[in-house]
Amino acid sequence: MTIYDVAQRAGVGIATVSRAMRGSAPVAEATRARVLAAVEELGFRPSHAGTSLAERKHAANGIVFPDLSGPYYAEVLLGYEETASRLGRSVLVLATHGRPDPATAVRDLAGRVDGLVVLGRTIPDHVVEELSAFGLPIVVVARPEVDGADSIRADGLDAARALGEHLAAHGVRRVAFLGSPEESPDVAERWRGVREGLGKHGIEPTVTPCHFDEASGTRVAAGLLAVRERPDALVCANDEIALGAIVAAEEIGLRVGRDIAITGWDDVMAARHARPALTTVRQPMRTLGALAAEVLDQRITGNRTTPRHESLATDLVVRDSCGLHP
Amino acid sequence: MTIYDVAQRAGVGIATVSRAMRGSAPVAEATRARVLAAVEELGFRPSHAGTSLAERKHAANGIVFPDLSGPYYAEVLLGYEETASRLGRSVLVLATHGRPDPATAVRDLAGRVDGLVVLGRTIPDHVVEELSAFGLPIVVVARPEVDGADSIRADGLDAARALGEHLAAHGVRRVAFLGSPEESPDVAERWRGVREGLGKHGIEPTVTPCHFDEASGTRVAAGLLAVRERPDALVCANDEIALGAIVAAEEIGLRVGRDIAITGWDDVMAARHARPALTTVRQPMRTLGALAAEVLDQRITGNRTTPRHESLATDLVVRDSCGLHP
DNA sequence: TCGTCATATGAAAGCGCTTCCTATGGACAC
DNA sequence: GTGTCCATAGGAAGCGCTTTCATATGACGA
Repeated sequence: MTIYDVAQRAGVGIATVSRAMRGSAPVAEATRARVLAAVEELGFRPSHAGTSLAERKHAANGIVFPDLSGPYYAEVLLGYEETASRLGRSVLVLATHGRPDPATAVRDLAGRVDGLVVLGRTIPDHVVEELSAFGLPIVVVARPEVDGADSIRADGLDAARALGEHLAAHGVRRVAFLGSPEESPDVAERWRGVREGLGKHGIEPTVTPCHFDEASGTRVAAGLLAVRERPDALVCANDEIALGAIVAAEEIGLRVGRDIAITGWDDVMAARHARPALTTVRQPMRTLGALAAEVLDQRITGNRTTPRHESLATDLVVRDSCGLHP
Repeated sequence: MTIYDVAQRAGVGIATVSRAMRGSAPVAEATRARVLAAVEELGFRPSHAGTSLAERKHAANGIVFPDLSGPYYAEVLLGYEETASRLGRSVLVLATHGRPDPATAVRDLAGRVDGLVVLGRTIPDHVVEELSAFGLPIVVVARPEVDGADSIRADGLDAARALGEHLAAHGVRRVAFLGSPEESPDVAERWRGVREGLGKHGIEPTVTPCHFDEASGTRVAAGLLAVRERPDALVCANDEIALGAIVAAEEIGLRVGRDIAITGWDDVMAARHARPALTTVRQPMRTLGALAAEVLDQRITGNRTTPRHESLATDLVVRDSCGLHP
């Protein structure tokens, strides 16, 4: 079932079939009708490989995640897919987590797309630069700007400062930050903002490295709370850590929101259903994905050649876990 | 940067380059070394379109979701992507939700993959059959078997019966089921199992249609609870409805787990963090995705021609929202 | 020493499409 | 009636690769 079959059936040449189907050049009305009828009868669908070879483009773009578990990435993907497909592009996903050689996997993916969205914590910058230098349009999301690539991020600094100040207003004194600033620029930003916010009120928080999952949150929090002069506030780098920390706190009989304040980051679904509901920072995840798709498309279609760097605002969402509110 | 450049650089023909790179035919050791060196120096990566045109396959498969929001699908995708890429296949995702013409989108996707996983509530059976009849390997997930396609599902009947009996043991009398059995075979199965389980104890539940989201859960539950002889148990078709229902119940001062039992389905992350924690049914979502990838691969590689239909067990997870336990 | 055969390699066809270039025929002006 | 031009459509090249088929080279046995 190829374009030749259609041409034969309609009694025309393949060039005419192509023109009739894509409207790339004028075709007599009668001929077009004949061709389209043949297409319909035969149920012809152009081979994608053929088209993409001839056009030298893929009509697809890729998105590279660290992993797909957790609500954060799913939302980004959702926004991305929605917009990308509205723009007529298929979406290839790649999760680097647990992969022996992420860089190769991404290079491989690069060979089948017209552009790539790369999220933080997936592949090193030099791979992004290499691909970008090769002429592949790239948008990085939630990671620092890279030469030659566009970037989209959620700015957490303001919200982090606000969070620090809010906690100070609650009267906390010993604040522990759970997360690894040196491993992620995003976390570094949150840590910095929180420290600044608290600093205004003379509070100097400590930082304890922690992985981005619930179990780590529980473990690290348990360690912090076991000491004599335990913290009265745990600021966690994401919601999953915070939810884990709540478990640890309740384990030793602390009432979260009274005896101890615990905050997260991301506003995942579980955050508002937890009791006490989790004070956190809402990121516009869907928008992040949608914007990435849009920015990438501009670059692919050549509508824009100057780099674009977007920063989206985040919102502090105050709930009960940071202290009871009237 | 094509195979011709490499051939020229290595002083060989393009056929030799191809053979050296893919090992499809013997190449003298010295020649191979020369070719690989040229590949390395030039940073050559074979064009995917060219390869896939020549080989007449894509080394990619697709997965079709209703939408990607919510934790359920993200987990399925995770398992799928992991396994598919281990099997050397790229993954194309498509979300049909909110799309004017899902069938066309899926047909389109079908043209760029070697096989397709189709989840429930995306496209009608006849489209699946049509694609399958065209020779495209298809695996349906969480939807009834379709002629010519393999299928993977989670069997909810046993767990639903167990849930019904468990609720009866709690002494509930008026049970309302929130969900639309006629719209989804999965929901129909849950409804049937719950009714059977309760029926053994002489309880006849009612059913109220409800969409699969939190807001609908709140709205429908609010309606049900507003009447005089209100239900003392709400069995929800998924966790999001249940979490919404909890909100509605608390809104009017009911203590969930005491005054009223509420249960969900899926065991999403928020389920265990809700207070009271949600009694629900755990589905092996990741395994579902992984198994789908495997079954699809068998069919694509031709390792199996007989249809395969798998049903995975689900587990009742009893927590506090269905009644306080000792 | 010569013929035979295995082995390594290149030329070329073909995968299905797009598009440039060229040819044809009819409409129109003169 | 003839020449010109435009609209339409076909032929063919080319996209980058795999693989078949044919050929060259050298090893080996007779």
